Amino acid sequence: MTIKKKEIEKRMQLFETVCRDEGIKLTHQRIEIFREVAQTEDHPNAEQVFQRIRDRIPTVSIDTVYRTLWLLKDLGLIVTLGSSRERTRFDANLSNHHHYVCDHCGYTRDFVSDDLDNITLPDLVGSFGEIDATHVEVRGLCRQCVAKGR
Amino acid sequence: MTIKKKEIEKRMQLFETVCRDEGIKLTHQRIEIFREVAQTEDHPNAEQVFQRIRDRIPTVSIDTVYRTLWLLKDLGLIVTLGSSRERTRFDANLSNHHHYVCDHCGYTRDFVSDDLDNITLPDLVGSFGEIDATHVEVRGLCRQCVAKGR
DNA sequence: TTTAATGCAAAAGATTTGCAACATG
DNA sequence: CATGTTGCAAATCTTTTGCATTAAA
Repeated sequence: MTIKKKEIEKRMQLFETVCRDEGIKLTHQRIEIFREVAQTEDHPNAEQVFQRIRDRIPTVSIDTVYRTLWLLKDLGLIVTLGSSRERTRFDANLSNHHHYVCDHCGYTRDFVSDDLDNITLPDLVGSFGEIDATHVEVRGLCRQCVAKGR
Repeated sequence: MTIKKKEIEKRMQLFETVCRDEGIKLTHQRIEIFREVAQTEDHPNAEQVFQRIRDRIPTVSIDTVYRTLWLLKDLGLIVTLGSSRERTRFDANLSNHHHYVCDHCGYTRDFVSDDLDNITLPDLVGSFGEIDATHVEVRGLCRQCVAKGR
């Protein structure tokens, strides 16, 4: 399952709009970094984003990738998921969705669920602070790791 | 809300039983590292565990803390939660529970919910691999951060 | 007494920062 | 043209590793 061209364009649109509204310059680097996260489903970490955009921008540096990814997160254009021993991964899918994460290799996949989207949280949670997002993380060993007998 | 003495003892019991069963030596360091995670609700990271046990074991080293925490995780005695830009946090609460995490400062609190415990996951998820745990992570700005105007 | 675990020191890995050069609006 | 952004190099912070010493069973 891949992301449809239409969806990628929509994400790029949103990115440009938000940047303009916030007075953030649309640099070559930022565009390619966002595009890289927006066009894949595999939730890359900073290093992976860096490697993947190098053929498009050979002189890009890893610190720009970090700066940009956190900027995009602050702007609400991407979300992060941290899977224990793994490095932080980035995701441009902003619609209601949840994650399956392999405990061993970090393999990560999205899934959607109406049931989950409609759950009511206990009142106690509201007393902790504001609630921006609720998402379910399912952990286990992915098929590949099971096959390898991990 | 603090953890009851009874509950801490129960966790220490389990820890000792599992170690004995697995032929893992019950060293002074391991006992104090596990106790530290077992007796608090605030999900400390490795550095925090290290600092907190230093008054009990002044010569303990940070690498032993790391080695021990991952060992405890492999043994299934603690679980980890990774909150984006924050370092990995550890939790000795093994019963069904979920987390509220502050997006800004990493403040983390547990909550329970029968509704959440009883949700059915889409079949698709089973096709990704084995399912060991399902937990909900609620993100937002905690009250303290809201008050500070972050 | 045997074997596993620790502490130390050093290495490795990941992320951030200061600053001069550069590109965008 | 003014200002924000980048790339570089270096610093910093976090985590892991090899190995001789020590402690648990």
